[in-house]
Amino acid sequence: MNYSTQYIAQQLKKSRENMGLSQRELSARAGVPQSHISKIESGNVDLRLSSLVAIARALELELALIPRKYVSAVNSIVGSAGSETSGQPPRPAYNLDGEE
Amino acid sequence: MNYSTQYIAQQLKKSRENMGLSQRELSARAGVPQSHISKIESGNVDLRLSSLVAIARALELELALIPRKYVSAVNSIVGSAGSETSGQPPRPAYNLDGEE
DNA sequence: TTAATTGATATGTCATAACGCATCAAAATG
DNA sequence: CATTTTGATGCGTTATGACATATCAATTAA
Repeated sequence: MNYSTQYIAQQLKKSRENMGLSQRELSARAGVPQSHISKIESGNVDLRLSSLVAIARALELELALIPRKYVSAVNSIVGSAGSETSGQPPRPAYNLDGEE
Repeated sequence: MNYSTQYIAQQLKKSRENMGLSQRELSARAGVPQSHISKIESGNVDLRLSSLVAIARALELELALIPRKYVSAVNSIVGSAGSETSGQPPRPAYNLDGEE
């Protein structure tokens, strides 16, 4: 599994955790078995686009193809946040980020 | 095939065309058979992440997961451009867009 | 301590992506 | 016109994603 794909997997995991969801909860929302989510997050599965999109949507994420030259600009917008859109419990919140 | 995936397929096709590449040329760059690229662009294949990334890279595109709330901001940056990064021939250029 | 939750793994089945290779009609090029 | 290029299809094979289901160790309540 190459870099980009590994990275995507990491992002999914981080987003899920930031939303305070368990793999089983995400499983229910995305319609993808928990066992599969586990494999995906651990990065040893070359998942299909449909699965990626299903999981992303459940995490309030959109998949996008960004022209290389705009990547840094996009990053500066999205910033380090990993979508804390709607936590279930209020959740700590002190993102004194060392992460991401 | 759902909306998002269809849309991704369209983006890949547009980007390829904007770069003035034939499916066979892209095939060579991305290491994906032309026959498969054709299927992908026509949107009737649920391609794997590795394939998507390989093709995207060959088109100078990066795959990204954008938090919903930043999507419009990102769109306003990326704009309607489909990566005209480096055309082989100068190529028309008059994007008096009705497209995209 | 006991009971629930969580993430990771295993097995077996099925669907299908991905491959190589070949072909073909239409469009572009000479 | 003849030739080349292009995108789309088809076929047989192989690899593997995705599924259901179950289990298990470790963590986190109760």
